[in-house]
Amino acid sequence: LRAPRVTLKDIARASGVDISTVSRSLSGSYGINKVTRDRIAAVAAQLNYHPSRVSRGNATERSFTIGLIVSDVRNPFFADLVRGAADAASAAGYEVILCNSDVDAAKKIRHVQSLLAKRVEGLLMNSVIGLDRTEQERLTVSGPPVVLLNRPPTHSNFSTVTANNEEGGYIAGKYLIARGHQDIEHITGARDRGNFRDRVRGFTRACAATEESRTPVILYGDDSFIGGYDLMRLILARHSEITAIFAANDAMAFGALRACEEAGLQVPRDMSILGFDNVDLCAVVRPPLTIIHQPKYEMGRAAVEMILRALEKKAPYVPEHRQFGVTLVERESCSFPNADSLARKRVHVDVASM
Amino acid sequence: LRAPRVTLKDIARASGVDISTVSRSLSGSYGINKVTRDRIAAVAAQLNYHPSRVSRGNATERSFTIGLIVSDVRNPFFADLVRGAADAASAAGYEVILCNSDVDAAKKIRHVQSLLAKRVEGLLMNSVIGLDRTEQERLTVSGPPVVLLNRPPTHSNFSTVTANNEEGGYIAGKYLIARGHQDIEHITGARDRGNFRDRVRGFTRACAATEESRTPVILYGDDSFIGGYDLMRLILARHSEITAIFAANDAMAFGALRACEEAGLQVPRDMSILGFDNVDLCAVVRPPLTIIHQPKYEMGRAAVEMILRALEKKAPYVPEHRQFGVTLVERESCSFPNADSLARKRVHVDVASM
DNA sequence: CTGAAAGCGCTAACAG
DNA sequence: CTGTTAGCGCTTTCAG
Repeated sequence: LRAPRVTLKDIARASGVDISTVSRSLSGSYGINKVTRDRIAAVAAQLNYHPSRVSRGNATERSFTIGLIVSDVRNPFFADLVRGAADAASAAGYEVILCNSDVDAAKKIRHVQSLLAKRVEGLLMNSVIGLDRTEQERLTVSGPPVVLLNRPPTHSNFSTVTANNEEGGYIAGKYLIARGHQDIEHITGARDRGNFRDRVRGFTRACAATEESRTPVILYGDDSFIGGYDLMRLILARHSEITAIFAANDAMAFGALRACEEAGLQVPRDMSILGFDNVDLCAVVRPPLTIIHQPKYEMGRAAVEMILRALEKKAPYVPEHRQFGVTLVERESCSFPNADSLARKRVHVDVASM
Repeated sequence: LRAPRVTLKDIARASGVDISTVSRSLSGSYGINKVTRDRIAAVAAQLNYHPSRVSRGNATERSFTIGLIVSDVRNPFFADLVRGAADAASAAGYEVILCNSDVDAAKKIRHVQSLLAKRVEGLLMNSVIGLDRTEQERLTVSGPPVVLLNRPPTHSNFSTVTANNEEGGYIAGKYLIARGHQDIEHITGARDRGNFRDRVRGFTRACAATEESRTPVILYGDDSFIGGYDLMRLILARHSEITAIFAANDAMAFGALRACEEAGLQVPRDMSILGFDNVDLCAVVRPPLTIIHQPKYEMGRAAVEMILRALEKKAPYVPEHRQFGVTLVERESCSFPNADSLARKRVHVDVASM
């Protein structure tokens, strides 16, 4: 906005060739005499020429940018994902436009429209919920490749990248059962969120596979620190025999941890807590949380790589579905149930104030 | 890439008016007959027209995007900042392109160039270190407004947004001294980082202002969890009279906390720890950390608002400097020094293995 | 290998 | 109010 921009025309004039020659030469599309190419390069450098990707984009229909909509970067889970996506993009000469939609459908719609208007070459978002039929239609028909993050591959027109949530739930259940826990509860978020549902399913399967075949208890609440906290307080007040908690995400696990602490219970001696996701915090908190880890960074990477790959082949876009394995990361928040703890808990429940 | 894009031309043809009329009508620049405007709108809607911001940008030299370079979004400090920036941008019809530079000068340079090529209308970055004279020149001469985050206002050609680090250090020192601590050490990061330097300065001033006028001890290390951890171990081994630690950022505070724990010291009973920044983690960790809070989100917001304001006025860009106040957030990691603890510490130091 | 010319999709100054 | 015309900066046939 300060000094006049130097354009192809300027450097064409300055080096006495046609503007198209300069264009070809600089973008190296095809054969240019070495001497004129050098001259052009020299002039360009000396004039401090920097091509406009927007003009180029206008002519070529390519923007070299990818749209990324998450609910909130401040959520460490998404921060990891975003970083993975940004790195993959960057490595391929792309950049990402980052949007935060919270859980606001209107915001999400606005962002999708802005991103399409900016002609992003791909779109990553963690769900397509909130977009009505028309808009989904528009996305699939005239839009760029779309990858849904952390959503089960139901929307057959979009690609998906997910963790194997079902297996995660299963591993969690198995692990706790193997340590001798017989009374485990699973605290989780909204019933209609696919990834939560899958974790529930896996957990249930694990419980069903055990000899005693007890029907697992699932408690639904808010998928946040406070949600985990509240649910844990509820549990402490009601089911004094519970010895282990499987939390559907880390935030809930932290909340549960806090509730136990406040009730005077020691984790893991008096209560085992198993988390899901594995944000950095898990290792800093006391006790370090044992969790089911999902590779967030890699998932972000994979998502943009899927887009990039789709862009390569000019063949009609065919949705792809990639699922990442999850792993158990054992730290210090789970142990074997013990009788003393049960007694202690009973006392506390009597005392506990809701 | 699938269906042919519908352009102004299409809707002009379909509604029997000139393309320029359509343009005006749709972008509402000025007077259009209501009936034709409605007809155009109808046709546009029916054809599912969506204007290309890149073509528009090519014609108008506006991109409605702002570049944002941080070292790593996964750092919760930056995540907050980014969110603030994104929100402010979004509210004004802009989006942000997010880049991560780590501490790699080459990466940063590449990102700056890409962003300029994409004609961002403003640039936020947390330092201009690594850019050589020429590039800084280019930025100020032909580039968009630049705001430096968390850097003291030295580079007179760029705007800055900072927290009042000096005051933060001062408050920290005062607070600890007021609680009766006489032997406080400040653990901090690289000596040449302006914000750290300011915190040191403030802390030193607070110490100087006290009656006993003891010369404050500053320990330099890596500004990370492990850095804080190592420094704390050093302190525990050397200065057994220390009763309080002022850490230059939260990560270091967490590290110090961990080191104390491992040495069998209880915080705050045996050691007070005061942090800086206030990431969410501070409230989750045990004990909850008392810290000097800087308004990260608001700083991000302010930075893009400065850019937006600069964009409004076509007057030559004059750098602006905005400083945010910091506040003490009292939680549970600081208390009064006590004699018993000192005795306990002495024992531990003898035992401590480095 | 290079120039001329047309085009990308949209805006903007200028007549009428 | 609307059409004509000329751009924006870069790419891309197509001749030569």
